[in-house]
Amino acid sequence: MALSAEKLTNNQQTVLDLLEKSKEPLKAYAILYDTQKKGITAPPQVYRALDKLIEIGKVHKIESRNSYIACTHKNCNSSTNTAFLICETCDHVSELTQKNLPSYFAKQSEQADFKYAKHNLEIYGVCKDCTK
Amino acid sequence: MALSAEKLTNNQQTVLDLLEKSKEPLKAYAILYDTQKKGITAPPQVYRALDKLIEIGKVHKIESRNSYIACTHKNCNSSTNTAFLICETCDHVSELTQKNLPSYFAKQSEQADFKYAKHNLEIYGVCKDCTK
DNA sequence: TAAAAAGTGTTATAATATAACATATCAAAT
DNA sequence: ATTTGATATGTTATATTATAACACTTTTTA
Repeated sequence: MALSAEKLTNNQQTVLDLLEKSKEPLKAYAILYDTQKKGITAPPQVYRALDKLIEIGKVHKIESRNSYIACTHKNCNSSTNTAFLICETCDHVSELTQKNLPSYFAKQSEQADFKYAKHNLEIYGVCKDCTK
Repeated sequence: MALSAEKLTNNQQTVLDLLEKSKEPLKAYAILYDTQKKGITAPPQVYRALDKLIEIGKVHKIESRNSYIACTHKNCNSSTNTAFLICETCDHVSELTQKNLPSYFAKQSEQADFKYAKHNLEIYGVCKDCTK
């Protein structure tokens, strides 16, 4: 079965639903707080669900913020290539959709005798709304 | 006074010395442990030194590993553009020296109506030594 | 040399994440 | 249909990473 079609468990679906309806990345303990009513009562339940969702590419972690965001790409099943635009003014985060980043980075890596496998890119700046 | 020429305090120098002689990135509490003899006895002392060193570009944080590494560039005085090659086999980390990454990312960002300011790139793969 | 800015030492605590374990559920393959 | 192996669950406890707060000291600069 393809990863992207994988059936989610209750906890996984609960966490994914919350992230998908959120306008912004959420922190693990915010997710915990917001899912108490759905039966998620302890940190491991959140982290396990996140681990699985990240593994199948439905969720990404913003490393520099310790926060988690639902993937905006259709049928994304990759957890290996991530690139974000993070607004320093309003904290909005969007995914940078750039098909050729992996090959670009692979080329750069090769020049340093390094075999590229995956990447995480976090770009900071000012988003469209905040430049107005 | 230029940032890169800034005079460091005792604690800052102690932490920088340790990182510079380390072959690998260090975690904050490892730094704390290794600098006890030098009078650093509590976490805030480490984090303050790191904050300053990061600010002046002498040290970078590997976000996805919560670890810190001395900058390998001569007279680096920037904390705004970082790119690392992280070996998944041996955990060795090296900085990717690529002058044109900022302009490349600025261009990519522009296409998403995003005003680029700085970036952090973490590439995972296999280093030269580990491919042998 | 006074004032402002930056750093220090210290205690306490916040925020983020995982270990461990007994039990439960699910998938698949005989 | 039933065993089996893999995966998930609920729970308690704890590990790891990082900051708040405060009184005091040192350094810089006007």
